[in-house]
Amino acid sequence: MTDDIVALVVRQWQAVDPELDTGPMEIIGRINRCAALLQQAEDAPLRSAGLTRPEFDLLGAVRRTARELTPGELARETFSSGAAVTKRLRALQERGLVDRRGDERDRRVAHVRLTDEGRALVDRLLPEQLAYERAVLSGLDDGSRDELGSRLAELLVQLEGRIGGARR
Amino acid sequence: MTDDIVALVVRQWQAVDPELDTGPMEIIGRINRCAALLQQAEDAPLRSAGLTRPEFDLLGAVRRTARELTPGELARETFSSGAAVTKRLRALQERGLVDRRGDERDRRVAHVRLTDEGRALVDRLLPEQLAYERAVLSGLDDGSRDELGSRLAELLVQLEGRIGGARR
DNA sequence: GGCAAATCTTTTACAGGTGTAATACCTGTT
DNA sequence: AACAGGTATTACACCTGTAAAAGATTTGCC
Repeated sequence: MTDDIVALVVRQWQAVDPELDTGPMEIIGRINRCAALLQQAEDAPLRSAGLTRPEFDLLGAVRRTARELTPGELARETFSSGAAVTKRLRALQERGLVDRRGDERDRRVAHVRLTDEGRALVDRLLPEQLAYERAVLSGLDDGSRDELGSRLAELLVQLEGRIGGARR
Repeated sequence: MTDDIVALVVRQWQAVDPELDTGPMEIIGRINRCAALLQQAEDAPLRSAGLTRPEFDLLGAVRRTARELTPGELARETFSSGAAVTKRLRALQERGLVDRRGDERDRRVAHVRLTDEGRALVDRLLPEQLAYERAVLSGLDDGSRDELGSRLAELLVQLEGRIGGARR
């Protein structure tokens, strides 16, 4: 059983100050490292399609939702600012992947939907992306994967309640 | 037992296409969401000290390491580009928190160390930061925390081998 | 009913951070 | 002495968030 980076980092801190309660690092440090490593790896299939991950997240959010979404909903769904969503939408619209339609009742809001081309792109890319992710996770056996998923869900529920505030 | 966001997202995808193997999302999606939520929350104590998280990570890496580090090592340690490290070092040096010293044997490399002020700042901030993180994690009982930490370590070892390539 | 204030949604302006690629410099090798 | 490889920095383009602005709707009050 070999140590991961975080275990090493924790030992370094303990050497600096044995009084330090490094417990949270074992969770939060590892989540951050995993996310950083995954982000580097996981974007490979996307780049070949000329998309960034935030762009793909946006397209995916529209694809998996039954009704059309507004820019504000997309911002909340993808954890980004409204301004970032506006810029991404313009870029995606110029590429013919999404379409904006104004609401006729309330002329402040817009509704975003995928073009046929946009939907086709997502439907082609997502299985590819999932296969890639499955390969990355193949080092864990089924039991570990399930256990990890469950514990992460538990944490995520806590974080959403504590931090995320209002959803939906 | 309430569902987390990812469980909802997975159900949405299943409704779009029941053939889709959404397994990887249960892990990777959750890690990304947790990381995003944590990043929003976790930086509060840092901002009050006028530091960003990447800056704090850099200071922490220097603090916890016995010997001095070079900019290149810091880039690898903090998952950022060399250019970003150069800029951060200049900003931190202007604030009197770090010090650069050239190697006398090999004049390409520089060695970075903390000033007394920099070390004092890290030593004051880190316990604060850890207390904050402990509060964020307080919703999980000890058993879940340990289990989650272990599983994340297992995953991280896999990812380091598979993606990270050369460490140390 | 009608007008103004408050609120909401989206977009624009601007400042700041990051990465890629080019540059400058150094070392060791042939 | 030239060259290949390595290290740090600079130049530049891009993306992001905060804050301000523009446009539209609802609310409150007379």
